[in-house]
Amino acid sequence: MNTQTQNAFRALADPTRRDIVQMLASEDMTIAQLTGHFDMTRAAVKKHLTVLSDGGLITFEARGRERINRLEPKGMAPVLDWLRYFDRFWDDRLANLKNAIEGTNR
Amino acid sequence: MNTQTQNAFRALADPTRRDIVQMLASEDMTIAQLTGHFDMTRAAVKKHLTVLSDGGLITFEARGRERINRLEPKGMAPVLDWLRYFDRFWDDRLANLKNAIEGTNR
DNA sequence: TTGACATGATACCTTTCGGTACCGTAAAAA
DNA sequence: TTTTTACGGTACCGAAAGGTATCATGTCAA
Repeated sequence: MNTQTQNAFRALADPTRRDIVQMLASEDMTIAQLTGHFDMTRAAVKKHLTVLSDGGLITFEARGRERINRLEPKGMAPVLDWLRYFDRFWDDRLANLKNAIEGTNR
Repeated sequence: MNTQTQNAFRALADPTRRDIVQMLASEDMTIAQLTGHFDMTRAAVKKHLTVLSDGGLITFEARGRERINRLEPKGMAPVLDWLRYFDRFWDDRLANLKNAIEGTNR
């Protein structure tokens, strides 16, 4: 079976982790910075980051005593691939998506 | 917060449930039919179907003593909408998806 | 050098999850 | 009618998930 697909879907299953992904879409952030946006301990946030890393959705780089967390777009590929399997079922939605893509590419 | 989005992502987090979704993409099936494809009890499969139903990914219809389970494409909308938020990050992947869509639409 | 700061790592707790076993009910078939 | 058959529902179990608390470590700054 495909471990990457499973890890990616699992990573996206938690609302906190989806929020983290959205935050990292705006800018790279340290663990402490991310923790500032949630009502939980740094240890909890770091666990979520580990799950996101296992899912291939983020990477990180140690810089001094800080750890810069960064979004990894490639990690979303297994998810998009799996969804693509159902093209014929949600054509209308995919049409919207297609329009959005064409809009941003111009 | 958005419960539909959470329930949909949660429903997709389990490999058995993703398999069920793929099977229902081929044809509508009863609980017993689905169970035949897995190495687990009917009760376990039914639990998965309940989670999928909560996520809005399937619907079902009682027909006599059988229950016909059917894929519900609309349920995927929250997932696709969430993913669309990140357009600018996975442009290359979206480009592939766009090509696939155009291919199937022609 | 000393102290504050950002993180890593581990143990522990509680809840949820995936699964089985078992019982009951309604419909189809003999 | 009697007997299968396809369900629904609940109780229960072990494992994993989400979270806290705590301690250790490396780094930056005074």
